[in-house]
Amino acid sequence: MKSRMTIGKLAEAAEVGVETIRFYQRSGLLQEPDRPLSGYREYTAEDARSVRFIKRAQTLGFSLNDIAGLLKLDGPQTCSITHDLALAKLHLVEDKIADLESIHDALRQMIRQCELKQKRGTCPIIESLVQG
Amino acid sequence: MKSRMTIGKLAEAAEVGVETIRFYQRSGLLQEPDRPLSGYREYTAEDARSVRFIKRAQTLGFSLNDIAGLLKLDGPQTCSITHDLALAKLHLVEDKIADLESIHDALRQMIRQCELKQKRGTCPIIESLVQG
DNA sequence: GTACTCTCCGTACATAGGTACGGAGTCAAG
DNA sequence: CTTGACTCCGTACCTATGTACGGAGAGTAC
Repeated sequence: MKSRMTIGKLAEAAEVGVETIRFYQRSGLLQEPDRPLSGYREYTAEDARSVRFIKRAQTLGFSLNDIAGLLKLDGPQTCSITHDLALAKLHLVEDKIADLESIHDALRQMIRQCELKQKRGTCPIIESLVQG
Repeated sequence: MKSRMTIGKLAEAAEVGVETIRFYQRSGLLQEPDRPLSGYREYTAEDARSVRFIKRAQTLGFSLNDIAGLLKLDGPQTCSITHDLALAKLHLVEDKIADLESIHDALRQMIRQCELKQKRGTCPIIESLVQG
């Protein structure tokens, strides 16, 4: 019961555009599927799983390049490789959160100043950006 | 005591590349400065302040487009405009932090599973990405 | 068999924010 | 005066991740 499908169906199943599938294919993220009659690509449920894998890994901050690496993994070392990669991503995410939090604080402070000082003259936000 | 400088000095003072200054100029972020003798641009300390303004606003998440808007502001409404823009950025930053935190949790959980289950077989990270 | 949809392909375009190139002119030091 | 560093300009290129286009062929519904 291999449900085979055309590129449009796969795209729909994985909630991406047809062009995205073709793009992943060009980029080597997806195997070129069989092309039986007519030259139309014929995908399997496995391909749909691959595309979902890609999209899910993307939401976790993995680039397509990272993902290409993950997809090639196989064998006993897989786990330690993915573990390290995930850990590296974790650190990136933590750094990014810290950055955003300091941005957040700076913005909130600027906004507060702006709200307090409802006086004439220069805007405190502009001021603080100029002098920062 | 207007310390005038060439593009190279300005770039150095603002810690950006020469090409970046030219790029900002092309993009309308920076006024075209005087070009006295020889056609060499002659910048002032004011220009250096502008470039620092741009870089600082960038670190707070403003795009060059936003910044172009900020730089054109002048007059009594300035403060309310910048206030609203900063508030909008604040919300974007908050959303982004929330996203990253859920990514963070997902990654940490995957990593933990990977560390616990030091058994043979498929890697739990790969597994969870496939099925996620 | 006609109409409509889908797929094929290669290529160009999009975003944001720069970076790089190459040949020519200019400036400052010695 | 020569040498080396700096600047000029327009244009092309870069990363990452897709999107869009357009003409031709294939599949499908009625």
